[in-house]
Amino acid sequence: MDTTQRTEQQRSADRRRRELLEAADRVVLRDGPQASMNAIAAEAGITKPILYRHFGDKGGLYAALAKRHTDALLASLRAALDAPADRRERVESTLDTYLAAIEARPQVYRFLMHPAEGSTGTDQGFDVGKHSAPLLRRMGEELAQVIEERVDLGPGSQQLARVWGHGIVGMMHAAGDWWLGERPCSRAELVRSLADLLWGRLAAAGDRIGGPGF
Amino acid sequence: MDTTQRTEQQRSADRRRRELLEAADRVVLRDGPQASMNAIAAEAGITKPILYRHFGDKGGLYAALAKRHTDALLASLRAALDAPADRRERVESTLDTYLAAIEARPQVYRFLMHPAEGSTGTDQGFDVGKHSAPLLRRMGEELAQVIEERVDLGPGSQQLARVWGHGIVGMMHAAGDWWLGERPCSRAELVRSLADLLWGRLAAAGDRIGGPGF
DNA sequence: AGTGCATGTTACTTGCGGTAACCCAAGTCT
DNA sequence: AGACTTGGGTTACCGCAAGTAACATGCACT
Repeated sequence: MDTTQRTEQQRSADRRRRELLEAADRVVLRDGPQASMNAIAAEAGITKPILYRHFGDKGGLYAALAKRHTDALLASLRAALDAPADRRERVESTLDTYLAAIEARPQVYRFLMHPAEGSTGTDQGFDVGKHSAPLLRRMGEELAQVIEERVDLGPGSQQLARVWGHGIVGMMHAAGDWWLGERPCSRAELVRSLADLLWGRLAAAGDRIGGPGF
Repeated sequence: MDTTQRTEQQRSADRRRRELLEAADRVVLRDGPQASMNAIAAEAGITKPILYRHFGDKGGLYAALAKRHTDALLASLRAALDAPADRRERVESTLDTYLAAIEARPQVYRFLMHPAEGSTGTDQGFDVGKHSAPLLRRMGEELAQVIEERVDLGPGSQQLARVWGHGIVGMMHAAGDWWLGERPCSRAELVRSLADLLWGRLAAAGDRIGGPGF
């Protein structure tokens, strides 16, 4: 009976936790990422300390909240990645899945990716949304312009150049960020690998044994 | 004389501003992005309200601070982009310039890109550094694994796959972020453009009249 | 001298994250 | 029945950082 007792209470706590997360979700989606703990607690019909009992601190709540959406997104991406089709088709399907997800729920997306963008709230610790994005954007636009000026892309070249500009900058940024954290190889190797990617080596590579490759 | 007077004071104010920015720079690079206005003011040898007189609010200071580094980085990128060489070489040189910059001054880089990561400070408005990065990282690692499993990349395949995984995810993310904000085209078009990029269309395209293309 | 005006200061308000201390209903032991 | 733990709950508070008001001072110009 001890165990059933325990699981009973565990269940109750978990249910509560889920309720709190849903309330937090509502508030965050309504008020933006600068939603206060007070507001979230109010929406859940309770008061702050309970939130802290459940999630430790604000980061904990955030992490729990992010995990839900993140897991859902990763699941659909995996599905697209594992579909039975040739590589190009799967690449497109994966891209489309991701884009469809962020298109369908931009609020969630903004919350996950640009948490500090929230409206007029008093922000502590510098923002990212208002500043790092601009750097990336500026680089993307600049690169787009160079591409459009100097590469012959046929019809629709302007839009294509912009997509590529932002895409390439994003690639560079993400790879650089990861590389800076893990230092898995020399800079020259990284440069070469990325250039190879841009040069179509992914398209040209053969499949491994065991089905169509990514 | 009125004008000279004005420029005189203007110069003085600008000098002061620059001094303040340099102090802010030192503090931010030392204490991380959660440096308080008080700390910055103290480092500059003055007090808070002056900072507010010069920069309006914390975001203004940040913006000014970011602009300096951003402009410097963009200048070197433009140089690499305009070097006289063939396209592949310029791509590699641009990538290398960027990576060298973030490698040389990781503190600055982290400040520009992940401002909310600062140590143990009391953070308001959810963090991004601790959470959005993980999503991107998880996607990157996951994709890397799929690539490594299913694509035959020859020697060094594991590292190549990881670079590509993170790079492709970054491309998708940045392009998606930009697209979501501007909606310059349909989702299908975006998917197609990105897949084309991955398929080496950049390498295959011809130069425009007027010199070697990007 | 006296009047702007830029520059600087102290001292305050507001608002948030986080916590300590208390509260109370429900079940348990004796 | 009545004392006793225990889990969910609240009020009231602390610390700290952003941002502001009001006051002080040095210096040009008339």
